Amino acid sequence: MQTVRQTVPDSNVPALCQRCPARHQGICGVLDGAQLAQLLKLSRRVRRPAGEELMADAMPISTYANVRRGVVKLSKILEDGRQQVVGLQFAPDLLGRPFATESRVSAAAASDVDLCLIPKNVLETAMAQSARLERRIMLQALRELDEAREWMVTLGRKTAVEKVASFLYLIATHEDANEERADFDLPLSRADIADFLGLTIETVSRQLSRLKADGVIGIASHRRITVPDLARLRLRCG
Amino acid sequence: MQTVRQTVPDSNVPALCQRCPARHQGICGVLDGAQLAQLLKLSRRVRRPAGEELMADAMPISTYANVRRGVVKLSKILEDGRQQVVGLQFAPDLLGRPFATESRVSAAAASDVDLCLIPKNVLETAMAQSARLERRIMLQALRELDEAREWMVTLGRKTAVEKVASFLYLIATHEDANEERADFDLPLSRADIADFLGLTIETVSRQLSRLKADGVIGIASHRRITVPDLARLRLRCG
DNA sequence: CGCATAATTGATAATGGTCAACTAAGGTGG
DNA sequence: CCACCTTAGTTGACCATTATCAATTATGCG
Repeated sequence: MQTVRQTVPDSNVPALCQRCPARHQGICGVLDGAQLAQLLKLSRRVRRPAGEELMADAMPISTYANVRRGVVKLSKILEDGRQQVVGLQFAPDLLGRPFATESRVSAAAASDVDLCLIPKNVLETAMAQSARLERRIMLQALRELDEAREWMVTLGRKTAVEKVASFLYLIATHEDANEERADFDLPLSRADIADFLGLTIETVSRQLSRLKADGVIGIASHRRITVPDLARLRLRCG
Repeated sequence: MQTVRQTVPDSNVPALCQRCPARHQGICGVLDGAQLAQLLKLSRRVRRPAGEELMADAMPISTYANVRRGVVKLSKILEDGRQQVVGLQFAPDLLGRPFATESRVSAAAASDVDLCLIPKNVLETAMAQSARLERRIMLQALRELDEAREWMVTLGRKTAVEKVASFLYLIATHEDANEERADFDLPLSRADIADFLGLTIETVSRQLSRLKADGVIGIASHRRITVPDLARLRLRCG
């Protein structure tokens, strides 16, 4: 028996894809060189600055977008302006709504982001041809469902400090591979964090100060956070 | 051109399925008589009383269950016992986690329920053979994701009255087909409603009393609710 | 009919929100 | 390169909403 490769060989893989951080994960991880080359030709790489709206609620969707770098926030607003962030997408997540003609959320760049825009019909054709791809996209939707439900617990049952600790833990484990300690830039402003946690910016700020006073985190600058002991932060998540 | 039928003809459909309220919806709606007969033979109809645990968190899953009647609540608990209901399943929803070996939530009968238990491998074989079925199951997962996100807005950004009104509106539109008025039994106890809304039972009770005092709802008995004007209830949802 | 449980109501406390003043930080032009 | 200016974030004082604790009242079942 031959050694089994982890992923499809890179021989025919386009150079751009080889350098892409999302290459071996997400939807690209299940495609071979020829399929990637095909998709690459029909898609478009773009950079969007933090804050830019990517997809409006209730707007027709004509493209999917693969997140290559940065963080995208998905949010919903009530008529009177109250806003709730309902999800965060990191590389290599796929942005867009399979089998729907319109979005039920609005998407905006939380940090500066690099995207790979794939026209709706192109990706859907690829899905029809590759069961692995369709399966992968379905698995992402199921993972997003798990994450949404996990977050419902945070929103419904946790205190303000626990909410902030949970958010920091989420980002720390996403941005920094280290198991014990972490040191990272927050991809969201205080206002976005507040909208994600169902709090006000003042409360977010106070709880960050509290965690800092307790020695659970360090705040190097407004955006820069250090976590000397992830297990201790974990304990504050409720 | 011939008249197009809404669903597959009933000629070969098993009698039990013909009488099933979920017959033309959910996963059964995409199966023909032969497929239904096959699934029927390999599945088992059971009745479970309100309160009974159906599936524990982090337990291996060996069966799916189609909800035929009643309401199932999906919930998560924190170590210290705080609980959050993260989803409600009505007929003809499918209960279970596609492509996962263990559940991330626990499921319990909120009201008395009738279920159709389908062994995991049986349904997964059927999915592999019917793209329509796989598609249908994926669509349900996407709908559940939408519902979860919708509820995140309620949990994170709505006031106590708005939460209670939103819950009543959800149930009213599910249990009663009427467009203007509704009259229904609550499938959940006050404790379950509180766990769904991220409130205490006392607050739920107070807000129900408030809505009653405002004439938005009538409370015939603890479980029986009347809504003279759904549009007015809708206004209270924030 | 009585009992056990579920729900309501009231009094009080705590958590987080609001409004306002102040401070840090990052970007631009002199 | 630094000073200024704008914006984002922090902190404080006070208030509102919801939680907590306790007592009372329905309701549905045996």
